[in-house]
Amino acid sequence: MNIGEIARRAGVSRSTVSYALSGKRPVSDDTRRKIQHVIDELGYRPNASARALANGRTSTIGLVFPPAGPHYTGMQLDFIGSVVEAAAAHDHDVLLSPSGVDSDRSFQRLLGERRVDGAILMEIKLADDRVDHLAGLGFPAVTIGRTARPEGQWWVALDHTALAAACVHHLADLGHRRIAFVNRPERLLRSGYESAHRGLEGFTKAAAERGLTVRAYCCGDDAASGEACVERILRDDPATTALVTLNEAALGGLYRGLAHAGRHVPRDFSVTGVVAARWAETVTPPLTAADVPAARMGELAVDLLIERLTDPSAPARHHLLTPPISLRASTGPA
Amino acid sequence: MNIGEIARRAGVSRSTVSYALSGKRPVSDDTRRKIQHVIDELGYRPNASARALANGRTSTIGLVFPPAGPHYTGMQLDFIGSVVEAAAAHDHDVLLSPSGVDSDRSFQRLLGERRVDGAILMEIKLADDRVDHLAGLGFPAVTIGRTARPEGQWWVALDHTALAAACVHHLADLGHRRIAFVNRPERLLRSGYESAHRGLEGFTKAAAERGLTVRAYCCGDDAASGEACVERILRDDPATTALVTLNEAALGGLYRGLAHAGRHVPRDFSVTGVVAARWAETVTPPLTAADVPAARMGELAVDLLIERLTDPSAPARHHLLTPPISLRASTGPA
DNA sequence: TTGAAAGCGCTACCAT
DNA sequence: ATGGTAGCGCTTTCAA
Repeated sequence: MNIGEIARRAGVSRSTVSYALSGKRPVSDDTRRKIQHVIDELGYRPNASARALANGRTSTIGLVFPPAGPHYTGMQLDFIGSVVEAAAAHDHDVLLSPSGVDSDRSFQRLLGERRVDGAILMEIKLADDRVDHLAGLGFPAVTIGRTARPEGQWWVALDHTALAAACVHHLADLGHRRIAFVNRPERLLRSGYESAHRGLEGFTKAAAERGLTVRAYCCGDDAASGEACVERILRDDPATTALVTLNEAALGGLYRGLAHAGRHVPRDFSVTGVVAARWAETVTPPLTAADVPAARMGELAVDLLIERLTDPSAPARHHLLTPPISLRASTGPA
Repeated sequence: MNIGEIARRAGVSRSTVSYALSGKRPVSDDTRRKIQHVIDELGYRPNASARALANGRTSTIGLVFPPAGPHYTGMQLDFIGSVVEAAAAHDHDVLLSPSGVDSDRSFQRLLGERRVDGAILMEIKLADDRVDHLAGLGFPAVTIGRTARPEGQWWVALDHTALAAACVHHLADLGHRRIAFVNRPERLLRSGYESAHRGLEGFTKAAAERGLTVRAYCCGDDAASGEACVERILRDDPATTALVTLNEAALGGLYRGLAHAGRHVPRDFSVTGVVAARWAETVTPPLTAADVPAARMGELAVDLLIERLTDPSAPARHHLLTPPISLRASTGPA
């Protein structure tokens, strides 16, 4: 069944049906009713491909979320969920692409074949070839995270530098002098992963300001790595009394490592970092942390993209978020 | 730039370019080379909408994943990730739909507007109107999970009945006589959510066989609810020595509740259940559990769907999985 | 207020 | 081995 069939049954032309549907031209009440009646009766819905071909818009946005490693993190799940829901609120669908670099087939399909009107990119690197590629094309994109030079781009990001620094100050205020930093895996840091870099930078700078003794570690995105990382930390400097982490997936392992080493949190050892609230609350004691507002960020990203799609000449906008540290129970006096 | 442009520059007809691309008709090596050269030079990619309109296939599959509540669970993330990757391996894209019922706008768009060739449904209920709707339409779909009467349908599912029973037998073998069952939220159980029902059923039957004293609880999908649930369990029957859970998101809270009550796992209390391996390993001590092979299931679902799309007359197939219990460290003698 | 018809870019049938 | 062309189902301009 197609628009011609509807037109025939309603005794009008195809264009009239089209206009009745889009409202882009006045249609008499009588005609509209007749058409609507036929449509309801037959359960007609216009074919998306035909529509996209004719008017050049797919009403679909691409969500590019490369695997950060063997698995995905909980934060990514929150982003995906919120993006999909926010897009649905704007009557847009979301096409997923697991592309990590701009040469990925899936990435090429998305753009080259015009499957989407715009894209949201996750897992941004300071130097990101996907972002450069899209910017070069003038393709509407919004990133969750920002590159080294985000000027003139559309993005929503966390101020990882400030967040990591806030964690350091929180611990320093409590009297901690020897602190470790547990970063994401080395592979990510080396490939220029934004949060890993800016987080480390903020940590290092703040620690220097406060005159603290610090060590930074990379840690795999899983519990076993977290446990191993704590062992290393305590071996390298048994006098360490606190750690700051960005590594949500390793959190459970970090706690386990501390327990095995006989360090009670928060009595003997404080733990804090940048983690989504729902994960911070699954550990015991609950983690004092800067809560990543993942759901809100996904929503903001969609809103920005829709704005950009609606008005292609709109000037670039962005949101830099700095959520406060939520005091829970994992930090205490040194 | 379009196929006509390529044809013109290569000095051939549009159909020849089309056939050179699809390989559905022999093209002389010489012609093919000329065409390929122009394509490479211009970076041409055929427009997906036009192609879909002409041949009736979108090369896109829909993934319907309703939020199980305010948030998504980690298992869902694993499903999504593996589905997207498996689909990419078949050169298919994945369109996400957050629909819980067949009247959702997003669900209607997916099907009615023919945005996808087929669909994979998650979060199945024993009586699922989305599944019935699709079956009625003869629309190619594969479910992750199975309805009350899955005969003649395409699906991949866990044998929750057997899995919950295995947990009970494991505990009974260790000498536990008073066991609690921690299910998903009541809302899900009441709406006929498959795993909640079949899991409860398997638990109940096995407990009866072994003559155990049991109580079943519903529990919200978050740590706070898990903690509260344990309190209730120990209040209702302080002699309880073990629990079985399907609730991955509450796991951390369950552990915390036990710790607060002064019960040491596994010395004073055993915990087991059905949980994806990576979550089972984040708690301390690591959870002895039937590991949900989420990644494998997503892959199987895509393979089934592609098979069904390739050969519409293929007879319905399915995979019922019963992963073994992985012995970790959360269970011990009563 | 409505209709006719020319595309949108590609596929596949019918020719040659 | 290749070309011509009629659709696929919709939108939108041009006319009335």
